[in-house]
Amino acid sequence: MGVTKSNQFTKKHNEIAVLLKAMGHPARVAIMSHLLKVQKCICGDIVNELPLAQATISQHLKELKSAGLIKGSIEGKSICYCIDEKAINTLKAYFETIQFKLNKNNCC
Amino acid sequence: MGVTKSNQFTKKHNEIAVLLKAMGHPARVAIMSHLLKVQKCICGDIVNELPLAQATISQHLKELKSAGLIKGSIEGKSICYCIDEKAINTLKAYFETIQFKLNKNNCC
DNA sequence: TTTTATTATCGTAATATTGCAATGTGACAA
DNA sequence: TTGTCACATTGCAATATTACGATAATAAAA
Repeated sequence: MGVTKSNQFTKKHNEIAVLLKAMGHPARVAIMSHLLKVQKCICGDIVNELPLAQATISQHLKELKSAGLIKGSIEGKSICYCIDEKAINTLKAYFETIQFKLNKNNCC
Repeated sequence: MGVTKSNQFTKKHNEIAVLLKAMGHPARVAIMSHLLKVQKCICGDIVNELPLAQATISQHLKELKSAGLIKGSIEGKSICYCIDEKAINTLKAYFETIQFKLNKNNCC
C-alpha cells in the first residue's frame, strides 16, 4: 500500500487535490508568499529568503511548477518565476463555491 | 531527514499549509464534497460513497478533523460530521488575497 | 578557455502517508 | 446480558515526502 488510489476519484477532485497538496507545505506557502511580495516575476533569490538548502528549494519549486502553480522562464543564467494566475483562480473559485453552498445549509 | 522544518516558518504559513495539506488528497476532497452535497450535518454514510475501506475513511476523517476542516458530534451510536466554516473562510480569504495582489502585478 | 553564478539532478537517510484486515469500544436493541 | 451497529485504533506493508551534500549542467564573465 502507500499509494493514493487517484483513479478511483473524479477528475475534478484529483485536480483540486493536486493543487492543494502542492501548497500543503509551509516552505511552498512561503515561496508563493515571496513571489507575491516582490511583485512581478522574480529571478530566484528564494534560497536567500528561506531557511532551506538550495537543493531543497529547487525541489519545492519543481513541485509547484509541476502542479501548475508557478511558471518559470529562463532569463540568461538565472530563471524567472511567477505565480500562475489560472491555478489561483481555480482554487479561489473552489473555496468560494464551498462557502456559498455552506451558507445555504443551516447547520452547526 | 524527512521532517518538515515547520518551526522555521511563520505561524501564518504553517496554519495555511496545515489546512491545505489536509485537503490535498482526492479522498478528502471527495469527503468534503459529499458533506457539502448532502447539506446539513451528515451521520457518516461516507464509507458507502467512497471506494475505500472503513478504516481508511476513518483515518481521513480524523485528519480533516485535526486540521480543523470538519467537526464531528456524537449522535447516539453514529457521528454527525459537518464542514467547519471558519477553515473555509480562512482559505477563501487566503486565495482571494493572492488573486487581488496578483492583479496589481503586471507580469507574465 | 577558465572561472563564476545559477539552477537542476542524483543519491541517500529519516520520516510521513496511504491503505487495509483485524480488533477494540461504546451505545443502543433484543 | 448478549448481540449488533457505527466508528476508532492498532499493526503492518508499500510507497511517498522531506532534506541535504555532492555533483552535474548551462550561460555569461573574465
